[in-house]
Amino acid sequence: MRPKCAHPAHDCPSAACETCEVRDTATCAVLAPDELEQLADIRTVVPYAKGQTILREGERADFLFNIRAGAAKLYKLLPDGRCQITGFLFAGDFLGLAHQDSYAYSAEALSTLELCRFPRDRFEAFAIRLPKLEHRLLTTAVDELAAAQEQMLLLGRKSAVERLGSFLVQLSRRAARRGQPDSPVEVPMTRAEIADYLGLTTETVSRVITRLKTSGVIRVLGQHRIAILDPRRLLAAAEGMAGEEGRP
Amino acid sequence: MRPKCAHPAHDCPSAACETCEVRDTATCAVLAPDELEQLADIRTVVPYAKGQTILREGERADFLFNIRAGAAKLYKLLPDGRCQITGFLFAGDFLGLAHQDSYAYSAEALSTLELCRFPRDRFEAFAIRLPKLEHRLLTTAVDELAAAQEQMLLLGRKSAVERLGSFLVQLSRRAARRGQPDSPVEVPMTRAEIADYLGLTTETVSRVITRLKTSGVIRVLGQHRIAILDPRRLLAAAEGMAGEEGRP
DNA sequence: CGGGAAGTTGAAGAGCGTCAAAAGTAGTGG
DNA sequence: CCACTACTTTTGACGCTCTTCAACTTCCCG
Repeated sequence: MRPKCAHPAHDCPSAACETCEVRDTATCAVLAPDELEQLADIRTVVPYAKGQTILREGERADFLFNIRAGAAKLYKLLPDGRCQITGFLFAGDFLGLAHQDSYAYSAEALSTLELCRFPRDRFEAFAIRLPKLEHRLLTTAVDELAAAQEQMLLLGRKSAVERLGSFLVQLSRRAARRGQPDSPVEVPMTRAEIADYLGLTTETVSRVITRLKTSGVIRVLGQHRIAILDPRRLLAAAEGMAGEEGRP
Repeated sequence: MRPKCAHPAHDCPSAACETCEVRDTATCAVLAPDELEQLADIRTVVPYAKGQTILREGERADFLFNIRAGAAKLYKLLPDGRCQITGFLFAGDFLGLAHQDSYAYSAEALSTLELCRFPRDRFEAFAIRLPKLEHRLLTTAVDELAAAQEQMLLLGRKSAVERLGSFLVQLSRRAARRGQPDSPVEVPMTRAEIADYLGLTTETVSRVITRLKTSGVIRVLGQHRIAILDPRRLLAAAEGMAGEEGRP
């Protein structure tokens, strides 16, 4: 008799909330130990392979998710295939807030992923009894809203160099907030995904990276790692102040 | 002895919540009459003139607002003056959700405006005792998030014609939801503001409107009213399916 | 080690921005 | 009520940034 599921995630010690890596940063951080235990009862830990689709835009929103480990992308498509990535999610991020019972976007695993999955009806029933959980979700939604508005500024008004600059600064800051180094920054997405996030093409992304590299602002360490050599100039480039830095 | 404030808004009958035009559509809709009365106690009705600034990005977020009547724009600026409008608000819309104690955007009156203003600390104290209010705010925030993602798709991946098409469809739908006609649609913003919303220039907006007019999709009735003659083709233009409609 | 995906680089072109000027609109005060 | 002014909108000519298309190189995984 062998176990039903070969993956270590299902109800094995590593899946326990108490030892979860994102216990103190994810939404669950607001819950007391006993509440956490109740939440764990309605949860399933689900593994996803790189490239696998987690949810699809327009689909009935039956589940909510929390990322335990790995990275994911959220995106929307036009009928002819044009793609806009609306966000990247990392460990601790919440996923699946629905607009009128349907998901507003599709989501896909960028790397091997481990998710906590909650049936929406049961999660919502749980949340209604815990105002602090809803409050936390509100805070999260507002933060995402602020990020979305920043991204609108980027997509509507920034040049290609400014977009790449902003993107690298953002990656660096988020890594730091997750306790990782802020300089050789991990870039788990492909050039095409960066392009779809920044409203550019793969070619332009590649050209701009080359330019930043040549001008000594960054160093490219393999396809998925970038070292930020001159954070000051990178930040200046991000906000459209190229050549205006220096004078105090 | 004359009244302290000449404007009819302050504590006069027209400012009463029971008779408020947005009583059933705004956030307050979830409140029972007695709760509404409590909320009214911490509220001030404030008039704004067209063009007046309501709040500024980065400022301490001391107030929350609800639009009783009129329209407003939310926007972000780059250091060199480039502007991205992140949203337009109309009667019933909520305004002022803060990211880390500061406003994430600036807001300005598009037309003569009447707002309900709440001190944030008192409003939040009130909200904590009323989970259904927080739940409603969460719903609102999620809806705005979905709208923001749609706008990212527009800014990152749509052509000028598609942007204008989407914009007009959106205006039309929102007007209908507020109980106004969906065809001669009111456009309270200037061409420059439309441009700053769609990531274009005034000139491009003007040219595209001319093109839609010439092709018989819309008719321009003065600067601030547009009739939608062919909703089907407008919708097709909005989603990048120009010339693909027809075959069933 | 080989094949396919991902990334880079080049040349040409389209779409939108910029600059400039004219036409239309609205608000103001005589 | 009308003329004056200032702003908004429209239209045209031109240029630049980014896209498109294509070829080539590098990286990765079986």
